[in-house]
Amino acid sequence: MATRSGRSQRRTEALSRERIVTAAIELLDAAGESGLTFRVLTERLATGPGAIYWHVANKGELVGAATEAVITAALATAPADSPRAEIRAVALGLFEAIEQHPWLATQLSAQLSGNPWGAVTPRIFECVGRQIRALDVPEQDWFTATSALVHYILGAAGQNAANAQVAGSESDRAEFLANAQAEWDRLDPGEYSFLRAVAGQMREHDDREQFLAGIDLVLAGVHALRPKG
Amino acid sequence: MATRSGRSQRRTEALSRERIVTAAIELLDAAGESGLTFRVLTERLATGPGAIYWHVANKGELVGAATEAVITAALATAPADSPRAEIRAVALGLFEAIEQHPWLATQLSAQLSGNPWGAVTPRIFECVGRQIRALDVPEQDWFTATSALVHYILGAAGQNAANAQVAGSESDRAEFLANAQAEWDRLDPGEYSFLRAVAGQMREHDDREQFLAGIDLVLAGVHALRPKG
DNA sequence: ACCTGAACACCGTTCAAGT
DNA sequence: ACCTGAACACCGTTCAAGT
Repeated sequence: MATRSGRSQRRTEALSRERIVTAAIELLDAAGESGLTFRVLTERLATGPGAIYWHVANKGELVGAATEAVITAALATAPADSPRAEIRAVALGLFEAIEQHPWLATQLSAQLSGNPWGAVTPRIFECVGRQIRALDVPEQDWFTATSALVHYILGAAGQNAANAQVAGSESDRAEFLANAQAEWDRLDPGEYSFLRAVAGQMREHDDREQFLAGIDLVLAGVHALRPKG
Repeated sequence: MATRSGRSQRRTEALSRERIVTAAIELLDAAGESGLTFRVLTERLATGPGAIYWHVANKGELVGAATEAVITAALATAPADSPRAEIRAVALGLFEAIEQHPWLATQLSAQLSGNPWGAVTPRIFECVGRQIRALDVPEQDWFTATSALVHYILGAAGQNAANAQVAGSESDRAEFLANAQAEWDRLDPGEYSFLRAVAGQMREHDDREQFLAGIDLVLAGVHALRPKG
């Protein structure tokens, strides 16, 4: 009657780095960074740990490869007809990738902070930077402008993902927002007067619009750098 | 002849949450997040794990408390005479805190992304947001402006800390920069034309100046939001 | 070349027992 | 109330052995 194990059936296909990475992404999506374990990975792929270590150096490299796979797909957006539109498209692509794979937020910021395993962040920098160059920003400001944009994109997208993650369904979301607001309202009004003032407006805005408004703000700053005339 | 243990001598002072957090910060500074272990913490404080768990719920809370202690000190800057100067002071305070305690970068971004243990990020938001409010930005833009600034500050400071960390001494720094540049130069010129173009200028700039230039860029964007006239 | 699976060193956490 | 320290469940990683 009872089959031996629910998850791992046939094991017909051979193991490969790609299959391992795919399984790793599924586990990360399902339960976050702590949900990716060599035991459960091993079980789902119906092998032993040694088999995985044959294809992958260690856990860090595995998570790095997972990050790279997801981000590479996200960066492959259709070319738009202006640098500004292109930046918005890339930003939204990353926003949605992080929304669907919240573990990316921590991972990307760790990679920006020098984590050695795999580096997609140069690719993100390059991708955004090209569009900055396409606007006529003075060359000396390229790095400043690009890094302001990239940090905003990754940070804001990560923060959004955290909310979306807790939120879940629509009714969950309403409840979550109500709770969050209640918690903010409980803050000492004198010590947190700004947060309290801003809490209401946060609730009404659409996440995506809010996010893009930030992009526009940074782009307005970039625009101000352009040579006058 | 031989004393029992090199590190932990007298053990005269009683254990306390504060002493535990202080020791935790030292370990984090010395060897990063993975360097903080209940075994070595236990050894340095000359106790058992149970004693620590009496004062602290778990490792997450401990790291959260360490973060809070350091950030609280960093946010206590002398009041400046303009919102803009105040923002720059707060930003530089955080920049330096993260430079001296690189583990903060990952920790803060994790807290922004909804990590439950301790939350200093509302304090940072409040601190920056108050100055945004003091500039005459339309109220509907407060959140956007503040989050653009905060994400830039935390992201850029974290990235700087990563470099500073590897760099170490001055000669190390020169070697590190040379290596980094060599690695960038090795990138495919077609695929990474922007990164290559920007590599040179990155090397010349002072880290702090570079960082503040980004703050100014975002502030220029904020300025563009102000009511015309 | 690719995979197996037992074994190793280490981790955070618990808890009965002491003072 | 505060601390001790053995024990537990679990983790990433290794490696001799198989095919």
